[in-house]
Amino acid sequence: MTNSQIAETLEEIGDLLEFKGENPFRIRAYRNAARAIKNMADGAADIIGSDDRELTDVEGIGKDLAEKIATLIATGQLPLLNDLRAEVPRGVRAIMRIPGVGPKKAARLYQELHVKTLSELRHACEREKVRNIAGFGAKSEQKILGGIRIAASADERMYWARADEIAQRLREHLTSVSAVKRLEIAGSYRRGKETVGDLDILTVAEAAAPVMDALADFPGVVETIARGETKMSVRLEGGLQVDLRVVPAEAFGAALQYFTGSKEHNVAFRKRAKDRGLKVNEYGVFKVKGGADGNEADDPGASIAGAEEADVYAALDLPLIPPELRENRGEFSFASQEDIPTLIETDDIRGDLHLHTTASDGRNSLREMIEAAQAHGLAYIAVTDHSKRVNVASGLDAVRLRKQWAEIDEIRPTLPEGFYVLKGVECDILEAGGMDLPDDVLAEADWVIASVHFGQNQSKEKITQRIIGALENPHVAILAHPTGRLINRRDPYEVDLDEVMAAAKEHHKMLELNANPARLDLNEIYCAAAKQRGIPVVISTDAHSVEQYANMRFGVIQARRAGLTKADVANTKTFKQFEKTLKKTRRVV
DNA sequence: GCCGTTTTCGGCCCGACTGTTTTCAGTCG
Repeated sequence: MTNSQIAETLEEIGDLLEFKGENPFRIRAYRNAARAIKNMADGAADIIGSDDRELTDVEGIGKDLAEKIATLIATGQLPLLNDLRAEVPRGVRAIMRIPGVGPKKAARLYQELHVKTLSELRHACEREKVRNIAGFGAKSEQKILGGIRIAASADERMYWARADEIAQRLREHLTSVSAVKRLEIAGSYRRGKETVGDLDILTVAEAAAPVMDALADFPGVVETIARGETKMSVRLEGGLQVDLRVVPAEAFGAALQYFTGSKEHNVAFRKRAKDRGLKVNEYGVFKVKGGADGNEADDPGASIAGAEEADVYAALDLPLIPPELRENRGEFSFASQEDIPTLIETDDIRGDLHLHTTASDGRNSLREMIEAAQAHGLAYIAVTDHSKRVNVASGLDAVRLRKQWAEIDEIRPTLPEGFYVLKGVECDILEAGGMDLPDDVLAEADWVIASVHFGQNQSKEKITQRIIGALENPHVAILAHPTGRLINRRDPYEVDLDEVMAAAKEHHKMLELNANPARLDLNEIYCAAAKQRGIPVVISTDAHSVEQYANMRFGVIQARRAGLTKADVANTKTFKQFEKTLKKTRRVV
């Protein structure tokens, strides 16, 4: 059983307990544990099986939950969950995902109308039965009808790259309003999460009304969900919610901190404030009268920081923590030791080592890709078309590959000083194991990427062994998109990344962070694990056209979330330095 | 249900907005 399956089980328990109106802190404990499991690089099952580690070492997992998780792994089920499922109707989790409907209202709908699925609820609304229940009215009935569609697709979060396009347009649209003095887009977008659920815009403005009017006029707005004095929410075509908040200038930094999140980071942040006899909210940092016990009333108007985010952190004796690290995954202990890593930036990247041409499934020719790389300011690239197994992409056999390499040999003398093109290939790892091209061909390449494209449904053991076999090949330099996941579309294949990383370390191989917005594979958890093991990460665009060189920044953001610095990423090196790292991959152990 | 060199019991972040209320519960972020 995978960590994400365990996490989903714990989340379901949390939802069902919430529906039942159980102790909110017990509910939170299940959700915290789900999150902790999801954030672990190691499999929970492996920890249970090991001699030197315990699940209770994990923050948020105590004796009880450790036992429940062990039961879950051993038997595939959990008595508590079985009981809850027997008690609580199946569809209520979906009902609780309707905006404006929480556990209390879902429970009342069930008690009063025996509504237990989204479609039953739609029926009840259409027959105007919901408005007669206490706490509901005609308006909530209408909202629920609209929300059912949203609940049905609530799990679909937008790729960060797509959210970024919208965010840029919103920023342009709103900063053109003369009343707007400052504007920042906070939330998971600012943290660079791989997917974004909504956009949180923060502004300082002379007056709120013109900004809100402008937001209402933004092309694509289909609904104003709420509009108050300081806060407004709209929904765009396609369902993305945009929240706008107008805050006083003296509170902008505090609001930016607050609305950037994550929720988990903020909980820890506020607790830290409390420990220091301070209180933090979206208006600033305040001294609490009577000290840390907080028994006496707050002292209003005694804000000691708020206008700038850096000051808000400084008030809690912290350096400004980069948004990408704000997940309560250790950034506070980093920061307390004044050991915040200087995160990698897109400008640090010097080479792109995974790209395709018209020889396989790319849209631009070899020459076009080479020219565009120079225009992008890169110092080196590797041309890595598919190998023959990927017949749908017209993958290259030895003859065609050698022909392409001969072409590169011809182009090389024409290249400007200091620009290099590596003769590479993205060679498939075959279903039965082994590489798609013979060793004598791979030996002629400067750069061999190993990839799994087929046999993704094989067992964990089989896939892991295929990959390790590839990493043992002296000609292979790197493993591409190591888990094969496509965000929102395809789960990662079953692979023991712990073993894969051990093999990569042993054979001095590199691991790819694929910058395609749908892949972002390795994810930030495993990227951090690779860093910890000292395995060089290469961020690659996997460009299939000249435009896709621009995807590099999506990979860089993911790397930042993993805490990677320039030194952790091999393609930030100069070409000469990079060649040394490359040479090590060919050392036979 | 978790957590703890102040605690093994008693905490666990906090404010805005909505809808249906007659002063506030529920939801959300």
